[in-house]
Amino acid sequence: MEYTFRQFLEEKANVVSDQVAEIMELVSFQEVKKGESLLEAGKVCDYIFFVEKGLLRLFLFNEDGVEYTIQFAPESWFIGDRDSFYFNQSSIYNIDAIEDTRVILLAKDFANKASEISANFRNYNEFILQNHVRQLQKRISLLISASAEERYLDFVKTYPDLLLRAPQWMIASYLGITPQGLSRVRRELAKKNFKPG
Amino acid sequence: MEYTFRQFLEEKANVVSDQVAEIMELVSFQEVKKGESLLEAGKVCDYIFFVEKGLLRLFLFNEDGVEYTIQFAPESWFIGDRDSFYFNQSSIYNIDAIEDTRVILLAKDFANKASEISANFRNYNEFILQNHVRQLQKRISLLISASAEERYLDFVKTYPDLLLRAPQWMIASYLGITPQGLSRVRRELAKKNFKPG
DNA sequence: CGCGTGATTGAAACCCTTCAAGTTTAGTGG
DNA sequence: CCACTAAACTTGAAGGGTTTCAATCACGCG
Repeated sequence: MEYTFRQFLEEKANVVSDQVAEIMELVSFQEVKKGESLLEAGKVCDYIFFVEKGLLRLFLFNEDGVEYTIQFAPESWFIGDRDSFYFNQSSIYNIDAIEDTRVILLAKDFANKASEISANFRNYNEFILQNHVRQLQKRISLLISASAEERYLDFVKTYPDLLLRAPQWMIASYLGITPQGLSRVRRELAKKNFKPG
Repeated sequence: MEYTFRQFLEEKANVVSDQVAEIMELVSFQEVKKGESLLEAGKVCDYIFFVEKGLLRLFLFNEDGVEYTIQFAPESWFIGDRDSFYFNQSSIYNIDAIEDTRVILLAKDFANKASEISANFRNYNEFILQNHVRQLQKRISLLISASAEERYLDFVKTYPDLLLRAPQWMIASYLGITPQGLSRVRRELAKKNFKPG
């Protein structure tokens, strides 16, 4: 339930010890309480966030004030509005903390600097991007091809931990259905003897 | 209506002349006729394809044999199943030619080799990935928040050229609606005096 | 010309939403 | 620790957007 950025560099990205220290010099960290915000629509996203502990959520409001969840980010995940970050535009998204959360802040020049320090970091960073694309494509496939129930079942299988940590109405907004819709989907599944987790 | 990989390297990626020549040595090209296939589900995606001329389409079949279009790739676009390509797994996708198409083939080690040859290429390649993520996120936002009509209007605005080059049923499968559904959306828009293009 | 594919249209069915109410849960202050 | 309140979840009924099924029309191509 906790995964430090240092661990990430060592274990996942395979950065050697000296370089880990060097890269750690580039970053800062921040704590946010549950319900607090790391990014608000209209502002520029100055950082990509790495979640060491806690849970974040990227979402937007439509013109009617309805929220749509684009991404959840539990421990060891990156989150941020790349659109705003990369092009210095004001963001259309919000990032909120669903739990008390500790994040590492990665500024604009971080990826380049860290990539120069460690080739392994560079490779792993690119791998993460590739992986992100995979995940987004899969989600699109589901959204254009699967029913609400199928999408929920996939969510349960893919993110079983989030099921317990995120309120149901947020999960509904991630799946592209209403909270009532999700409630009904769950009732139907319960009838069919489906047990989550 | 044509954009060579060489132009891409020179004009977009800003690779200097000598290095362009070096990078061009790494690639091969292929022609596919309309209706022919560059990737079939079950096989491994050995290349990322750059479209010099023509139009490709990445799609999959569900268990009922219905097609779902994940991506179109006209001139100067990259297309491929990164999932299969990167992890050497058999692909769930197909890639077909909607028009007679000439593509550049980029093999597994291409990105690394080209990145070593040219730092500008490396940067631009990463930029493309970032951009791809942006585009996918926007599509997800639309799929979970917008009606069929809104999604179609966005498609018209974003890809006006594809409207004329891809058959309507493919566009429908990209938007996550049925061909009949799209036909009705267009009729309603026509009533409201909407003119595409 | 005739065949096949794509586009359109109508009617019925269905999935999911919306609106409105009720129930449960979680958080807060006394 | 209980009482109170707000938020989250559930449920029912009605409605809307889209699909499904089936038939028809339009068109390009052998």
